[in-house]
Amino acid sequence: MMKSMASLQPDQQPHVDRLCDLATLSPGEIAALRAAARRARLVGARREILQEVTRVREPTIIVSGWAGRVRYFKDGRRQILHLLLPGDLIDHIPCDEPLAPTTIVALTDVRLAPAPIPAHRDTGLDRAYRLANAMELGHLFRQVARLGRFDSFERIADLLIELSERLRSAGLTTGDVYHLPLTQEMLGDCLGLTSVHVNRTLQQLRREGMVEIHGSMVKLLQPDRLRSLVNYQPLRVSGQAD
Amino acid sequence: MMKSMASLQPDQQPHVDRLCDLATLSPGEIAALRAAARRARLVGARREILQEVTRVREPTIIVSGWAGRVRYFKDGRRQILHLLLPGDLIDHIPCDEPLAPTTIVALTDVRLAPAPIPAHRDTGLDRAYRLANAMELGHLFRQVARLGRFDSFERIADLLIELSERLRSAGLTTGDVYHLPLTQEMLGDCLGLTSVHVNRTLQQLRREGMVEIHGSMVKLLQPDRLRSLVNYQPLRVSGQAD
DNA sequence: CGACAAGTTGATGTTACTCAAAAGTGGTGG
DNA sequence: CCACCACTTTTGAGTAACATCAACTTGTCG
Repeated sequence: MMKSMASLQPDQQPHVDRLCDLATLSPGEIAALRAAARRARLVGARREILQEVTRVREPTIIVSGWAGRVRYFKDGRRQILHLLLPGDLIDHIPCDEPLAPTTIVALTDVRLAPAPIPAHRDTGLDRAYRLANAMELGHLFRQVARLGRFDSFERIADLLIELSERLRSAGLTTGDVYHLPLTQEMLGDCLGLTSVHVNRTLQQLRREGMVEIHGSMVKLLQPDRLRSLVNYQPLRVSGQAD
Repeated sequence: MMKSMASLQPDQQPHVDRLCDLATLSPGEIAALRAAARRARLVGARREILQEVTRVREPTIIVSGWAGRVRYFKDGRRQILHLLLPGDLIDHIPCDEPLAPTTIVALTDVRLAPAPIPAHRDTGLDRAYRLANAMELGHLFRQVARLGRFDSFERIADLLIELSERLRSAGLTTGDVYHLPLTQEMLGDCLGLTSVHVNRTLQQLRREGMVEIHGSMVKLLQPDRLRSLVNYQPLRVSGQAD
């Protein structure tokens, strides 16, 4: 236990793994991503990465840690609109105009790096970025469906699977085990539930032998049963070479 | 009452109005949009515009009618992920890869036209398209927040305001009055509620003097009160000339 | 050890769902 | 013009899911 999470992927960085999983990158692009990580700035947990008002922003990539796009309400409650994981891009979607006010907050300590600019269109990196954006949209659709039509059990099951797949893409899983650094309250803010209800529902998932949770380690015991429960459709359709 | 809705905007077409509202278009671009409308194909209500599997797709614009991006569930229920109104674009977001399986269905009769291709970057039309995409993302965020943290009353209030603003942009409102061609069941599918509960909540909105509804005509009686109730933030931040 | 955040549990209240049926609406054909 | 049909809206009664409130426990870190 001398080393923490880092030892899971000794030779690769999550954000590099993730983008390599999306497209075939050139050695130069990989080097650029690694170099960017060295210049990463650290944002502490609970701090805001992006305020509502910010206009000009630079394409940024999450090197490590989890963040969330959130919306706050009058009564102090909040909704996590969207989870941002290592390898995810922030504000890469082209838009010169001031957009909807959404804040991005670091849910854990986060390392952020400026996203390397692709040399030109249709380089591997460019394709990876565009795919990442498309997937972000897909995740948003899934989030809407979860909140709209799933009960608490299905919501959590669905999210646990989605996270497992997203983290796998970043090389952050070991089989069906991964590190989930969110409190039950954060999960609730993401899933439109109270932390109390998240707690009870997690117990139900454990009782039914679907998952094992020790501290922040999550193990999916019956991923296939979970997937069929929520009719899980992977985002990226088959037969996609690189 | 000889003419129906068309008389509201005798000289403009909704999709043209909408894109003109987003950016200053050249006369040529406006002509191209009008021409596209003449070549529009009709899709009847309840028919699918886009199937889940479809890969190659052409940027399309909604000339008239309402559509919705939907996800279906095993038990026959569905969630409308996102409403598409006249002037909205379908699949203009650049993505060569097969994406999340979502179907787009015509909620009313819909007229669809191929979206004119901008001559080059940073023409008015190009800016309008990119702004439209950014706003679509903003609407998705709002949809997530609605479903996650709003109760039925707030959900409906919030949606009614959003629709009023979106339709205004397309020239489809008269003051705070507009035509809402969705059944209560569709509203429920959009808001994660049952049609029964939508019905009761609409009555509550009427009882409290917030809205008036006759058939499919909606009138917001106290738009400011509605807005403050849900802390409504307009998508496009102020001071945006064109 | 103390303090604070996170997780857990119980009791109770409320919101929204389910099931079922009635009443209104519009379109179609006889 | 009316009868009929399908669809939508409306209403009622009972139920399930989730929230709320308030403790209490566990774990972690200084």
